[in-house]
Amino acid sequence: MAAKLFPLPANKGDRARRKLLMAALEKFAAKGYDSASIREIADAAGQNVASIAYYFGSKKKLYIALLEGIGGHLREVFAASAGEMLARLDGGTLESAEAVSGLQQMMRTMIGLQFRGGDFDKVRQIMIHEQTAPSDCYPILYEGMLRPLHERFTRLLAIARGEDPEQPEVILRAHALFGQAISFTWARPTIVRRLGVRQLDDSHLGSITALIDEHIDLICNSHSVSPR
Amino acid sequence: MAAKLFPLPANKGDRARRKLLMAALEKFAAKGYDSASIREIADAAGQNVASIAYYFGSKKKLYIALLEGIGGHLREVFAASAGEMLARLDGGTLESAEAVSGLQQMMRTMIGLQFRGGDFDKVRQIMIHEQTAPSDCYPILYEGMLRPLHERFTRLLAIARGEDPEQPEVILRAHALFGQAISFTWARPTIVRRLGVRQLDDSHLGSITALIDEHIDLICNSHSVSPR
DNA sequence: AATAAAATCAATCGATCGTTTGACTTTTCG
DNA sequence: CGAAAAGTCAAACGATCGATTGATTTTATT
Repeated sequence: MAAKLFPLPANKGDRARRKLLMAALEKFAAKGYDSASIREIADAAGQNVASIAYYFGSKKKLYIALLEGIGGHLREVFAASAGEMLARLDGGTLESAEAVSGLQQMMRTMIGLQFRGGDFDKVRQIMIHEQTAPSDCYPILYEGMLRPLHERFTRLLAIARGEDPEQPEVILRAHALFGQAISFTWARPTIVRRLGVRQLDDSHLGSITALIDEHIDLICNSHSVSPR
Repeated sequence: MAAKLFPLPANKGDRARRKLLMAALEKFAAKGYDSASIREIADAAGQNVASIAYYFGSKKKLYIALLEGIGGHLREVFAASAGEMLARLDGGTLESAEAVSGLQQMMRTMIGLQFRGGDFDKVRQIMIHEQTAPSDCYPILYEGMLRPLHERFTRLLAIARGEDPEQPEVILRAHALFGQAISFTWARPTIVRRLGVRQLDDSHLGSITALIDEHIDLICNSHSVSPR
């Protein structure tokens, strides 16, 4: 289930390819595409500078290969976490109450991703870089990852509130709800300082999950009822 | 009220300083600190490369001067938009119902900032860059701008829900609510594509404001009441 | 073992980076 | 007016960038 970001290959050349991809993930995440040099990437991979041109053709093509690997990997994670629910959603056999818990499930998966360590730290950084300063490679992430997720979330929200998933208002609301979860990643320096901690831990994860669940519940189950 | 980001100076030297700051705002926003070169900044300002060292000492110090100017300017904007409410909040004479509309007011100000064109586009980009890939200059923005705003918002939320503004759960909830508004800036490429539009317009602003108002209302007025 | 293919490497290319220098022009002020 | 101060500018510095070359070593195949 928990597949590696890039599987361990047998041949020697593919092993060097993988080492370069992992080093590129680390360096691009830490400093962004422009500021990460192919020399430090090659050094971190234990390879020569020329190996990048040899295996990928150019720095840009190495980056593209990395983005495609990330997209495929994250799709797998979501399929493993909420696969059968999303399948029923795509099949059209999902009722309102199920949609609400589906929204909460997707939110929990997203929040959980933000608390995974290791390579996920770097994957998040890369995605943030591409969101906030999109390169011409952004469509790779959008089409391969962001759009499928966003559309599904919007459809769940539409079912939960009895609305039309094509309406701009519904899409905007879905985006705002998403923003709640993502804010703990993209503005992590700020929330960490505000809490006065060194880093977020499992107790924070629990609090965030609980409050997001509560928000989803209120927004889906109490709307169009005059607030008392 | 609507003060310029950097006031127009009289002397010749200060005018060159301002031209450099405005050009730096544009270039740092567009490409980030590392990728923006002092040559293109000087060119855009109609100045020589050496003028940056002459007026600011170095590229880094130019950036610091820019961040300080941004922080001061945004504080003015918020003071002009919600000054008396925030003053009453700081004075401690704010009741629950007022706190709810205060939250909505702050949210509307933040959302509105995201729809202002001109230099605000660039200010947002700079702040996003510093949030997602903090440089050693990040504390300038945090202490001078983010923390005062975040603390006030948290205190409003605590009053509105009858909670303790020091509790981590309250700080985390305030952050999540903030995230709803900011998501339209930091993930703008995604929401624009999802809507299938070229850019967000006033009708989107209206929809976003309405739905955020609704969320604030639900979260502050319907909580701890068993959902129907 | 011999040959071809794949992989690795040091060295180098032209371009651009931030910074510095020193001469030059403009402004300021007694 | 004339000297000092402030501002401007082209040129050059060493460093680093992405990319390329051509030789060398390692692996795979017959």
